[in-house]
Amino acid sequence: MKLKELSSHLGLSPTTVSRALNGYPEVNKATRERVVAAAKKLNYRPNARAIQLATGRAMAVGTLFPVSTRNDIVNPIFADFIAGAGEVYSRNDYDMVLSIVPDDTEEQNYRSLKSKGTVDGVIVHGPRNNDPRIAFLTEIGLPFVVHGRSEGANADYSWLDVNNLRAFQRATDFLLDLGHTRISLVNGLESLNFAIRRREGYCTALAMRGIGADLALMASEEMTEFSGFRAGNRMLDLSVPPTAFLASSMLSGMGLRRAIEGRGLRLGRDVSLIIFDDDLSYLRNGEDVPIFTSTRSSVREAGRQAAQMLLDMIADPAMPPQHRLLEAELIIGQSTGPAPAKS
Amino acid sequence: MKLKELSSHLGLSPTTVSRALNGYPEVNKATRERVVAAAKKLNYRPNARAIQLATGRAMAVGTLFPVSTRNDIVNPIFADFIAGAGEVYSRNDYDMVLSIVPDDTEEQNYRSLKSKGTVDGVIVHGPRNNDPRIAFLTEIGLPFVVHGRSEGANADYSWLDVNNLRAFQRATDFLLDLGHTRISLVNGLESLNFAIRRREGYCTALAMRGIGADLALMASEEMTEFSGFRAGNRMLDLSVPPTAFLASSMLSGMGLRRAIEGRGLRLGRDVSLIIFDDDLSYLRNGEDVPIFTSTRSSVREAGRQAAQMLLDMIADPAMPPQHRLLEAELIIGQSTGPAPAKS
DNA sequence: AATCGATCTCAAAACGCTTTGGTTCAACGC
DNA sequence: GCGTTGAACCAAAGCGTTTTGAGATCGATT
Repeated sequence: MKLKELSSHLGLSPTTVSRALNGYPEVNKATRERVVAAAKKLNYRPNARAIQLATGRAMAVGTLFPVSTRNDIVNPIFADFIAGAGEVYSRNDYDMVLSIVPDDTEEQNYRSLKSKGTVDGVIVHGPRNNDPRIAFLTEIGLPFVVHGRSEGANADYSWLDVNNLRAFQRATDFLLDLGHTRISLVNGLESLNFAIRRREGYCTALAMRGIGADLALMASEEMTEFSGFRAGNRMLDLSVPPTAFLASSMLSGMGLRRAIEGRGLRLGRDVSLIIFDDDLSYLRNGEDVPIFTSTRSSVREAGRQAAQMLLDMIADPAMPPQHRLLEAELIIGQSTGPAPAKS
Repeated sequence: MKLKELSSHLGLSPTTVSRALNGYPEVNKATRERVVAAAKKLNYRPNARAIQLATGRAMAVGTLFPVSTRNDIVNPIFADFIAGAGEVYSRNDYDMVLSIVPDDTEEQNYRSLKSKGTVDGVIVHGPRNNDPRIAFLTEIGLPFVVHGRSEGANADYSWLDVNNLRAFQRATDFLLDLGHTRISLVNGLESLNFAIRRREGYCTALAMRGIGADLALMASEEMTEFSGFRAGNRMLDLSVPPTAFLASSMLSGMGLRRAIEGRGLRLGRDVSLIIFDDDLSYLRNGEDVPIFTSTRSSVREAGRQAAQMLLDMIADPAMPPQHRLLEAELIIGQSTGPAPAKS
């Protein structure tokens, strides 16, 4: 069913039918109702390609998902972020175009996305400091929202981020308050901005109590269960092992738990652990009562908000860059307790 | 840079330039080279919308990702499947359009995807038996590949699946060979076809040794860490607890391990465990040496193959339905051992 | 009665490409 | 010398919409 068929069926011109369906004022109310009813009955749906060509809007938003060429790991928060963003897109009749690209060809891919007219805007994931994508997207004039932040960008840009610094500072403070002084940080890859900020929060909290950072207590790796396990074992093998851990994700936290319990130590009594919890739908931190003490911020909600920001920017390109900083909640679970008495 | 600009810049007609770029034979070699060089230099990229309108092909493939309206869980295998499929799509210059839709409005969404002309084909996830989507897509004539299978479909259709039955039968056999007789199955939701087949494999293996299935030893839930933990505790509380477990996913396996070790039992000695391992990139089963004994089949590879099947079908719509059954490997890890002697 | 606004409708151009059905020109065969 | 062929190119139609710029109708106003 195309517009022309529908209009001839109704004895009207395509123009009028189009206007009737798109809510233009200059069409008789009775006519409009007739048109709308017929469109519904005949299951008419305008061809998206034609609309896009005629209007110039793609009604689609892109997400370039970089897959590391080094280790081939897909970020596990991906699915939930997409799910959140997707909700918003569907509601606004936008499509989401996903491209999986090796992380070293991203620039080229953005360019082609723009000139092919596939999308009206994009969301940028996993920003590093001085991320070249930001300058590049600004230059080619493709609206974008960064999930995270990038230091060193000369121009302003839109971003949505979790207050990682504050979250880790609070978590560290919480452990310090419990009497822990040897606290280990099992961080994500510190080439990424979020991990840098987390370390800053951790170091700041320690410094404020006059505790120097001990490099032996800090790990920075891809956030998998296994890397958490490995880091945990390494730390616990130290001559003066930590009494508490900060883990950058649920998964590395689970690896840490395995390392800790594998030595017969009990979580929350012998060793404390706080994780950063993205509140992934398939990796919930317990049900009613949280297993891990955690700083929590839903990545799904982040997806929703980032998507909305992007749609707003597309709707009004003149809008100045928007920023949103989400705060993580500190949730007390069963994995923390007072520092064990010195033996 | 549009085609018309490029062609006038070259002193040629749009027709010739288009043909030159698209490899039609009726253009002089020298001219073609000149065109290609200019296109590259001027960074010409044809507008995808216009091509799509002119040719009728969308050069895009859709994935409707149903998010359960009940529990809002995003399937964790999602990201890896997409990553695999996306590789293939990019290589073939196809876009991947993702729609997150409540799982009860899927039909309507497929219809609109088709009539809007957004995509040339789709991949169907999470099929149930007698899945209405299969009949529906066949009816509207949108090429599709099912990831998984659906029993009770009257017509033939293309699918790609793991031999779940065989995998679980082998795993059960392996445990039986080790002397286990009380084996528990911690399965996924048995409304889905794959979970049904897994149970069949498990029951068949037991039956062949004359062991009846004990409903108390079978759980069927969403495959999360927590549900594994809960199921494990429930089973271990039985008056005659199982000595071995089969878990339908890495995550529920991790939950089981926690339940088992939480009681001071040792995995691989006191209790055996085999998991089904989708080989998720962020949830690897150990590094060099596998932690869990597992039946393994990479969902990323499944994504790659399903994508290729779909592209083949789009290229040749007359092609009969294709089927591919992937076998899972049985990998011996540290979580299995002989049944403990009766005490 | 003629003019004027409103109100409603429409024909045709535009979006940027592909494809159909040519045309032009040189080389070739007889 | 004339028709035929083939190579190389092109003008224009078409894809399915939106949008521009007018036209038609009709009651109200001069």
